[in-house]
Amino acid sequence: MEDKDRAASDPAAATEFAGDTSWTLAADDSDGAYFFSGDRERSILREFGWNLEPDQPNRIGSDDGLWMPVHSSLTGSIEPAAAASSRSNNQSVSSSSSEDPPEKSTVSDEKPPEIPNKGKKKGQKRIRQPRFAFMTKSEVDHLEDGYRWRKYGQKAVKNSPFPRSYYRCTNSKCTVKKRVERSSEDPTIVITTYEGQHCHHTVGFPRGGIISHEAAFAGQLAPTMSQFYYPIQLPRESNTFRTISQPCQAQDEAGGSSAIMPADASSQPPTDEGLLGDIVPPGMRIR
DNA sequence: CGGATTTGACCAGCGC
DNA sequence: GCGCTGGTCAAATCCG
Repeated sequence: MEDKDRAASDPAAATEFAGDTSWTLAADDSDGAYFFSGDRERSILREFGWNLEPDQPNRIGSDDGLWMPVHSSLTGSIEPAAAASSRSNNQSVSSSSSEDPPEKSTVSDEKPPEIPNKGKKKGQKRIRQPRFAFMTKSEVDHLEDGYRWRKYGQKAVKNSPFPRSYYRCTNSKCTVKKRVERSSEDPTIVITTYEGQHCHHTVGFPRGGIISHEAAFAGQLAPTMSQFYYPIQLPRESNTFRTISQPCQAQDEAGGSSAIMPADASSQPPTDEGLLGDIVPPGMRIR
């Protein structure tokens, strides 16, 4: 914990915390690295629709052998007002110099972030949604996380031989995006950055209730930060995915604005708990 | 044939 | 102001 706090404010410490690999978290430290800890990380993950059972035993590995402990680091980057409010005390987490500009709170008051999808038409400001990143040791780039993603771009990354891939959720009403890239330092490490929160249920795995890897991951990381558990890629079984998603109620009822980031985050200091309501994809439950 | 991926182009933000 | 870089779009292509 101390390490994490230290790491949060000190990139060098972050590197240290990461274990033997030397992370610089270049991918997101422009946003400020955020390290989960205790209740906080649960709350944050909950913001992304990952419901964590507070009393989850700190166990590694389900019976399915999905989990393996590795020494690596979890990094998060999050920079919404929500996170800012929750870390007000110490975490000067070099937050978001560039993003979430203060003006936004005054300007966008009545303009809920339109689907950032169409994002880049002239004059439109990009709206950053809360996001976090984590590292996964994996051979495969695209880890199965229970959701379906459509790749919409790929870019070469500066100082990295590996390209960065951009995905968005295939659910038309879901604005969640994720970036996947490999660490230039350790090609076996995949850095996944999520942005936004799913407003629908995950796609289930077969065998009734096997959770998504990342949800499981979230559940695993909540109790302890001393280790980082990465998901082992299950062999993809064709036709075994079953969609159980539901309409984006929260989103729809909110007048089409995103349920992912509270539109009034600036005007109404959100609590860790209530930030997103209780949008909890059932598939996310740790059994 | 429909959906997913690839890839070049475009745009915005940021630093110098 | 300019160049660099990240992020997104959209047409072309691929694949089941």
